[in-house]
Amino acid sequence: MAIDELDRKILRVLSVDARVSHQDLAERVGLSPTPCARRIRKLEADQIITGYGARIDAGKLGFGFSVFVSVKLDQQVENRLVEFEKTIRDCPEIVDCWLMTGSFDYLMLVLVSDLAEYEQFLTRRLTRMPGVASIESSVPIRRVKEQAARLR
Amino acid sequence: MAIDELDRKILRVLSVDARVSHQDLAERVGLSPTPCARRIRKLEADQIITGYGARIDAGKLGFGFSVFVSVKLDQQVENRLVEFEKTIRDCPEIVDCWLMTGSFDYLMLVLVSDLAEYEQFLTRRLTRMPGVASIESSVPIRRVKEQAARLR
DNA sequence: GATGAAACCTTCACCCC
DNA sequence: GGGGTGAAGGTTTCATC
Repeated sequence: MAIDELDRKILRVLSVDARVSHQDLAERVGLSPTPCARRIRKLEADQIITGYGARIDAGKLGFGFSVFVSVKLDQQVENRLVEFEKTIRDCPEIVDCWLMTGSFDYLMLVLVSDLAEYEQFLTRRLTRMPGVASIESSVPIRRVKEQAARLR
Repeated sequence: MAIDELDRKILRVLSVDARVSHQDLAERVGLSPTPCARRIRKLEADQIITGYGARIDAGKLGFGFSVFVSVKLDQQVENRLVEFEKTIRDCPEIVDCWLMTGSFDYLMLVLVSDLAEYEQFLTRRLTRMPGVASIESSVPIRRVKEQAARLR
């Protein structure tokens, strides 16, 4: 399960262009297609590669307004967390969510069309979720860097 | 450039499994491979799909410790931002970074192996970056939700 | 949006170092 | 243990309907 420099090269290519053919990939990393495919299968089996996804421009689909939301619950007992997290997963606006240490319990990224839709989301959905005690919103201006993975 | 329900179905499949064959995809969305491929090409041409990436388990590569870092600069003049952002992009530990409104200028996600490596990153790299005035670290416990895109 | 044929890619057994 | 070769099978692509 140890990773060598060839695996790393393969990961570097696949993290940026997951749909390359084994032939092109082989050429780019300096290998023939067969061992290249073998390595990919091993990386998948070892769950180093956990899947492949299309990058989709949210703005083009009408969700161009993002907000980072910090949420504090009234209690941090397990049931409260489990219940809240279930609600989170069913919520299409929330695309990313972390359980945090520190003064807030959850940090999440919300995608909406505009500030008006965010207000609706805040007042009709988030504040009504089970156990929510306080909410803080931070609005990003622009994404500076987006990297699928750390490879060095 | 308008998106219909079939396009949405295609995006839903591709966002989760970018390496499906056109044949499988066609079957799953109820189409034959040719119009399916045509729609994908159009979604790519319209830059609704901006690319494809492998999902890589950072923990398995030795970067299992993540930290959200809020950074404030001493000045918000354009040159300062440009210079800082250039440094950010060259920094392998920083996998995600947003320019923010509010009390901090940048929010970023840092991937390191452990707390010791984070200390090194903080004291030797981040604090020495041009214009950095203050830093606040928030440590996540666990990722609750991760969704490539919002599709509904 | 579907069909069919040509070109291409993936995969496997097998060989090699 | 890992990489290469070639042939079989499957997939993509394009003109055409």
